[in-house]
Amino acid sequence: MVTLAEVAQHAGVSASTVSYVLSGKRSISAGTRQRVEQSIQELGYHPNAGARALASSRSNIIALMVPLRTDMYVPVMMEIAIAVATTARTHGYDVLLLTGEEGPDAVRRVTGSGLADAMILMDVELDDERLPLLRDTDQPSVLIGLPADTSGLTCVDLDFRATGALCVEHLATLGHREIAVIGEAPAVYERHTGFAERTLDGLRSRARELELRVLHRPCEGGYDAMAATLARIFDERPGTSGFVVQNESAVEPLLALLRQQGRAVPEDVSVIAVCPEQVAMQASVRLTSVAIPAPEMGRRAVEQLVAKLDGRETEEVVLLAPELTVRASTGPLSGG
Amino acid sequence: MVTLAEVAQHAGVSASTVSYVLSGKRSISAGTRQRVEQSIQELGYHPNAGARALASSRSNIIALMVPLRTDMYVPVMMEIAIAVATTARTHGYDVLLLTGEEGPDAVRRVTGSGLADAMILMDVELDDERLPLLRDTDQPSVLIGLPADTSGLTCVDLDFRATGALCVEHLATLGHREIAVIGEAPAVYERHTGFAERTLDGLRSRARELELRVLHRPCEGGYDAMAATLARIFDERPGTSGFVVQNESAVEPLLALLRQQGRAVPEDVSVIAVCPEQVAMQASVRLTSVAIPAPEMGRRAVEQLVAKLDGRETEEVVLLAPELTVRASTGPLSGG
DNA sequence: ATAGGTTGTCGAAGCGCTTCGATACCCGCT
DNA sequence: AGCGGGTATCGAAGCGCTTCGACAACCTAT
Repeated sequence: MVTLAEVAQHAGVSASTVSYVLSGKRSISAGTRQRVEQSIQELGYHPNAGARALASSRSNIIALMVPLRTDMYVPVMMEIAIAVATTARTHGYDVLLLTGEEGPDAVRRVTGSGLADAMILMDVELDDERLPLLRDTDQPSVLIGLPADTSGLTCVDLDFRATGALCVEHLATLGHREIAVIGEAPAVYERHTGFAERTLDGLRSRARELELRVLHRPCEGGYDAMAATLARIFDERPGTSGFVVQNESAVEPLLALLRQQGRAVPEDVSVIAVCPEQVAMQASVRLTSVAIPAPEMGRRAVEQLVAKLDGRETEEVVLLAPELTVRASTGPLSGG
Repeated sequence: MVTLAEVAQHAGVSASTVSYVLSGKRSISAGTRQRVEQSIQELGYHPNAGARALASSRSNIIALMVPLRTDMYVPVMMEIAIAVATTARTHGYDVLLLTGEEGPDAVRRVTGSGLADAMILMDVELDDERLPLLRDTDQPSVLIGLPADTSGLTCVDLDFRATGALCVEHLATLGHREIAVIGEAPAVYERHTGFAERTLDGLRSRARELELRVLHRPCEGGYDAMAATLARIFDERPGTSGFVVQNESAVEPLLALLRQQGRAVPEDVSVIAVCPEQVAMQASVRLTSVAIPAPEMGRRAVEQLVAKLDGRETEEVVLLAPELTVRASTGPLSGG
């Protein structure tokens, strides 16, 4: 293993000079810099992470806490995680992967041990038990998702309220008056994950303004659950002609069932999904959708975090504007 | 920030004693141990990770390198990653998340800097450019997936060859004589990812023994690609009655298309998928499938790695036995 | 010429921990 | 009484790096 001292000796300078070449924190003459860089190359030197962390109290690591559960849309999580890792690298940080399993203890452990300089939390509940800890420590953190009280926190999320509103508006424009919302699994609502409720809020309040009727049904993923849910919906509101789906694993079952029941999409009923682009485009009907911009969310979270680590001021809440893409699953209400 | 020295002072012992209490590397009297532990509690002490790493040359971190691409089945990746993180924690390790983006450089960086004690690589290609580096260094590593040459490496994977054979056997038992294989996207084969080829191998050789005909078609995910592929298959082999699908994003399109063409599953055609349990159970037809045991793979990988780190001997290749679960998508060939 | 300011480099201290003798003590033997 | 052999604890060195203050060398501006 090559050390700083060996590089210094090889280049004929002192250790501190090498350190300053590496960090750029003091000016170094062109000649010296070059010799040092040359030595680093030749010896294949890599600074020792532990020593660096100890001396500088900076680990250059960002902790990312992902949920352990898989009842929510997994690819979104993965995309966010990958975007976080990628973006972090461009800022010189590595990413430590924590699962939600340890809960608040993980926050204590990481904060206390200096394992990471900062952390990003995913799948934040409205009244998350980790939040008090985050407010207490001076270790920077960013949430992906919105808790009930964002004071003293930095959050990044899609503007789900606007997302809900956008869906309603689109359906309203097409002439639909009765809308059904296929939501996430009941567990997601019970857990008080904010995004599902916020979407619903936005949906409902815009619907009220536009005088549409909204029926909301949480739904487990899969074919059977969807079949039962759909039956109940048409039973209760036979006039339903628009669907908003916020549950990836209900999309394909819904389409199959509608087809099976002889309801054509988009001639008879329109369907809008809130899902990643890929899902919308790979479905058996190209779906009109509001995209969940997972990579963007991961990227922004890291950027906020790096800004904080650099001592820059940041906004408290970053809400990404939803974008609706019209594809083949929505159309004007025929007949009336 | 609380340090070891402060704990020592509080407990009235020397720093080294506290260290030994923590590590258990020397015997400590019950009384002293108790006092120290008490002090640790009261002060809320957490050992500093950097200092520990520096002094012991052990970071207690395992690096996990996930592929950057998303052309393969993402939930499997995520499940593996989560299983790795969870299992690692039970052994006292944390997980550093690396993306494939940096390629071999990431291996050098991590190895050189002592950031991690060991690494796990996912999505290994048959002739992966990272392998020479791994063989060179004495840092332990485990691959999830099999390269062409496994000498000097430790690998964990599903026995895809046996998986292929198992699928053929099941279909043969049911009387099917012409089988079509819907494979991964062409890019996956071009990249020489081993698992796809191994499945095919197992499939073909068992088919030869049992005198079945096999037609293999790689397939991009999605509806359109599947439609084109399916048309070609029936064009070429009208008698095809059994399908093996190894491409999660082709499953639902395939089922939809068969339905649409008036081919009943499993009465007219049988379908077996190689996919995670959840996908098999949530599909519009409950799928007979060979499970991809993602969590098990992650767990085993970590266990192998920890064994190596502890200086224990390990097998070179761990192949998990495939398990076929019969559900509603396969049945005896009717008519003949 | 000299005071004052830059610029480039060095030496040393110290980050918080682990670990290796060394030491002190107690026990049971002879 | 004296000795070998545990057991429990301590002190000090050192892991590889960053960073601060010091200092020499040089450049202006008086």
